Amino acid sequence: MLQQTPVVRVIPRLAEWLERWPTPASLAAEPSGEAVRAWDRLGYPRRALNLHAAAVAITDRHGGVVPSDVPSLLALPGVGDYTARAVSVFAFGERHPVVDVNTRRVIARAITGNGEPGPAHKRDLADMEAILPESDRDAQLANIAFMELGALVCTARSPRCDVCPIVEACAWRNAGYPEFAGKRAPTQKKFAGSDRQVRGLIMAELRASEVPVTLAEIDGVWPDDVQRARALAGLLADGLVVSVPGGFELPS
DNA sequence: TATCCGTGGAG
DNA sequence: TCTCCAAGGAT
Repeated sequence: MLQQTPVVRVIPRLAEWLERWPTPASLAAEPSGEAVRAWDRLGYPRRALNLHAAAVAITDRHGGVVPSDVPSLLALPGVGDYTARAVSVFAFGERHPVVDVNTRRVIARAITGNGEPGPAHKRDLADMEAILPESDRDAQLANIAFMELGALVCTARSPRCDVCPIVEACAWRNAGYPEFAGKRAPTQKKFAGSDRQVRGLIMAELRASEVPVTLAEIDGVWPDDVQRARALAGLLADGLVVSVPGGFELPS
């Protein structure tokens, strides 16, 4: 849920989710479409599909117990470098670098002296490893500290250097806050009018219905025939929508 | 590697 | 209004 989604938006949804599905097996026992429906408007609904698939994999391959080692976690659908290490470190206390947008920004500023982290890179893991304390517990605390510092103090927009605990050691600050010169991640495309928006509208229609949604109803969510067809085809290809007699519905 | 994939709050 | 950007991952 936290992948590319602000923490404050995740918290209430997570609470509902865990009340309904307290274990991987309980989620795995339901149709994947129920996960997509409960995902509601969190965004990137493929994550709901992945989470359900991960619950199935954990139930099948790991006896319903979430694995603690990074390779096993990485093998789960929708789990990448960040999520695998976050679970291993924060839930199980293993020692790994946890690299997310926050830790990358803190390292970029405090250590490298750049105002922005630039696009994510495989090398980020080694950069984080290089400054990680030796013991499991201290490494865990360091990971937490870097993430919290980036999320609450060393923010992207307007960093609160006046309350930063490491401001005197910050390379970016000590260099006089130079303008970022490196290459940055490509800017997101406009959402309004995008395929993403159309996909979202179609998904909202399906989530709201307990019976198959007709093609005529889907036609009503967006005026551009070509774009609407492309969005629907994409959703079908992604497995977020399935075709049934009489229309379309969430997967089972 | 670049692009695609939602949604909504903040400035 | 409009832009930015958020505990990323898959292809």
